[in-house]
Amino acid sequence: MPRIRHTNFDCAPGCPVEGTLNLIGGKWKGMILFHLMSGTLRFNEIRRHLNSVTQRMLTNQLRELEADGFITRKVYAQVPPKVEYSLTEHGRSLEPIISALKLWGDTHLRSQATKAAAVRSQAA
Amino acid sequence: MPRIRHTNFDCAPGCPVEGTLNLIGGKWKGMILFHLMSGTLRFNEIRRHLNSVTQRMLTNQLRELEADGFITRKVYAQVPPKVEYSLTEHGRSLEPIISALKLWGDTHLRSQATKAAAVRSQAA
DNA sequence: GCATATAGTGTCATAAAGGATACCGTGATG
DNA sequence: CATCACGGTATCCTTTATGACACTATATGC
Repeated sequence: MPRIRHTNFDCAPGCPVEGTLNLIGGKWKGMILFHLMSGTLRFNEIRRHLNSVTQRMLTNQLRELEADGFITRKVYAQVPPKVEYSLTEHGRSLEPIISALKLWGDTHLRSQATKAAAVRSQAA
Repeated sequence: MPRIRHTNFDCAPGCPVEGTLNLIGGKWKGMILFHLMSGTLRFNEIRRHLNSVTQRMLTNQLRELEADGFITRKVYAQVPPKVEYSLTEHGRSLEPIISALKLWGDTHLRSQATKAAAVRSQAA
């Protein structure tokens, strides 16, 4: 397996890297997409996954993801309301990115972020 | 246009995604990393790659990347100054992410027309 | 003597992102 | 009758990421 030569890293026209980052770079978007990778979720289910998001922010981020064609919003004519969010095909196409982000985070953030947690679990 | 403040590190499974996004989510960081994947670059070389970045912003982003251990800064005792930036091992470990971002961008936002088409085909 | 290139730094301004808080409508529950 | 759950809106307000612009030092070439 030859080491990949990155000779074709040209980022000239409208930069794909930057453009993609712009779409998923909202404060909660990565996490929302990540959780939706596992399947359809209701508004408050997502909200509970994202510990400290406000309603306004969550609505905001979901609307942007919807506008970008990544997720669909299905409203049930019920009271109390029921709204389900799920990924579109377009949204699922982000899976490699989300996976790469998660893998990297698991590998490289674990050490510093869970140092305290590790110590605690050691003590236990 | 401020970008993101990913400060929430206490959510269980999605946390790595957000944490990673936090590190590479600066306005120019993705592109800087992308260009450095091809090899060492001087300050003004990076600047020329990033069409409209200001000196202050570029310095700022480079310092943050350096502080996060992604790049190294090598100053030559010359006049006029010569400063070279290159990826560390830690920085190179982001390669799968950057590649995934570029691949997705190339595929899905090559032009606004294709993006609109993708969204429309989702609706169908 | 003067402009030029390089890699910055400092100050100030601003638009946008994100947060806090309050309110809405209604069916079921107590 | 009062309250809660759900999925939001509507207004504020604060934070901060980014931009514009000016300034620096000095070896080198003209």
